[in-house]
Amino acid sequence: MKEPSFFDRVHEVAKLIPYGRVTSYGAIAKYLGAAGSARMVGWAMNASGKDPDVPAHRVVNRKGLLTGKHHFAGTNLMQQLLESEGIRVVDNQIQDFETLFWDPMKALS
DNA sequence: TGAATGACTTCGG
DNA sequence: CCCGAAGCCATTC
Repeated sequence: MKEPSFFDRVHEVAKLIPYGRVTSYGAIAKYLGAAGSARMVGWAMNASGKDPDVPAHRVVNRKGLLTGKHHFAGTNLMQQLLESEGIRVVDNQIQDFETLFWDPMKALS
């Protein structure tokens, strides 16, 4: 135990994502001051699997593509969760991603 | 300690 | 915008 910091930070930001909105790994990483560590955000998300409070399904890559859906329990679980929030997802890609995009930098600034 | 990994991002073509 | 390759940095073995 003891894994500090990064994961907790990402978890907090993920929890701050509003309903029906999504964001990218890079945006979170940048907000944490770890810009460039976008992969670590994904890694943190993997650890967030222990924290159901962390809506990892709201976190996608910069293209709005559900890259991490394979890491979810079900094959289409991630998409279902997004659609459940009113987000349109087609072929693992979020529609109107620009509109639904939630930038923690601007939102939390 | 060093090498490998990864739910990404950016650059060049 | 699509494709391929390199870079990034923290975690794990």
